[in-house]
Amino acid sequence: MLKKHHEYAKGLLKERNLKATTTRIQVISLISAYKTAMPLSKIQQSLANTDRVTLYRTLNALLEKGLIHKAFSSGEDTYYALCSDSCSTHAHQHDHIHFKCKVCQMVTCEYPEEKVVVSFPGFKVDSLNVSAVGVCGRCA
Amino acid sequence: MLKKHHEYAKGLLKERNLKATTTRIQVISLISAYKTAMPLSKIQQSLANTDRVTLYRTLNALLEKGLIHKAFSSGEDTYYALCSDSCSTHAHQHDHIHFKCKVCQMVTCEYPEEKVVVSFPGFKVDSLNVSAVGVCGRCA
DNA sequence: TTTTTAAATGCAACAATGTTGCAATAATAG
DNA sequence: CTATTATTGCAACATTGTTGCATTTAAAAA
Ligand SMILES: [Mn+2]
Ligand SMILES: [Mn+2]
Ligand SMILES: [Zn+2]
Ligand SMILES: [Zn+2]
Repeated sequence: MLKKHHEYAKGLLKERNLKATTTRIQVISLISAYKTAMPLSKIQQSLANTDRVTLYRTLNALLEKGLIHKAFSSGEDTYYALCSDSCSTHAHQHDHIHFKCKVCQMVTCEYPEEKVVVSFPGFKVDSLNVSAVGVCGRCA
Repeated sequence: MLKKHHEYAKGLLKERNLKATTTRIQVISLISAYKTAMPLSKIQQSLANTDRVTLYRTLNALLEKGLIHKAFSSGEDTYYALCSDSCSTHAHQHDHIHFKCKVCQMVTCEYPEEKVVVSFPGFKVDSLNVSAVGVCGRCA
């Protein structure tokens, strides 16, 4: 059951030429098993015996290599989600948006039917960041 | 020239039942004169002889009363902009988006022609936050 | 204008979050 | 299995923001 995520994590790390260390495997497995974006506070709880610094360095490594991304960041917590294959070592490529349910606090990556497009005359838009807050299906 | 912003600031403060203290007037005047959203670092520079704590408390007061809003927040800096009249003591009501030019670092509030709408089945969207990064007209 | 009083300020101390240098340790290539 | 190199843990530091409290200031009352 956890083995599945564990093996998956190892594969991802090898693909991106990152050493498959215990902490990295644990972080990826955790987020993978969590299904929705996982708040840092929960990751920390689960890895309570891992040094704070190591966790930060691990998250930074995974962010840089395009394995995870910041899905939401409020004053309270920062949520991390696994990247899809479209993200590479050199660039994140996200065309989705992030939704936070204000009831259950869950944060998810959502892919709306109509792609969000914004343009203003005279400006060149390189990247767009869209996040929404509301009530999720289960809480409604 | 600065008098104008100064008087404007006093008016805004009175409207929202905030005491017209020196720091508050200065902060509002500064942002008002800055035209685009002003980074905290610059506000701090301009108010170097004001206590750090006072500045934080001032910004919080202005945020709570709907006089200013956070326009952009990167790891580097947080940008503050004046609110329009639609924001009140009790709720911010922003239907605009925030643009940051990655060349000149300027952050502006923009009102695209087509209003951005996002919906996913099963979710109730209360608020939408859209920010864009790119190149502004002057830098293009 | 002067007095009163309630709120804002400055200071010191604290808290939370993240970063850096370096010696000890663990992962992987040979 | 051994050698090599990256990762880890620890201590120390940095940055950002918050809290309690005595002093000062703004604005209302006299
Ligand atoms: Mn996402
Ligand atoms: Mn704005
Ligand atoms: Zn929910
Ligand atoms: Zn520009």
